[in-house]
Amino acid sequence: MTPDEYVEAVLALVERIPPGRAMSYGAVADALAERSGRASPRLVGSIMARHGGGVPWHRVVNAAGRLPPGHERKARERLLAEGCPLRGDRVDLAAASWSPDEGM
DNA sequence: GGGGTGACCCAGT
DNA sequence: TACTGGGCCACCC
Repeated sequence: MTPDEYVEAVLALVERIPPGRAMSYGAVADALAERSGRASPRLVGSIMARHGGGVPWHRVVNAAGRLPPGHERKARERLLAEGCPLRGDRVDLAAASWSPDEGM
């Protein structure tokens, strides 16, 4: 799997995240690890930072439920509009957590 | 090729 | 709850 394909896989998975749900970078990396073989939360983070435009990036947060730096306000509004469980300025991953298996 | 950096994660304090 | 240290891997200078 080439880095380019890995990027595509990450974006494709993020697109699959249903409204009102969310995934952590680590969860995305872990889910893709089975297909790509290599996975690092930091890779997913950098990929989202560079190629995140065009996908619901606000549904991807870090393990603590923190929103992406510089877009916290925007992400919170969008998540709120989708009915995603929020706890203050953080996503309640306990309730919003989603895995690819659920969506198929 | 070497070194620093980052939309991260986990465990310990 | 917040901060620190170690590990991680691709990207940029």
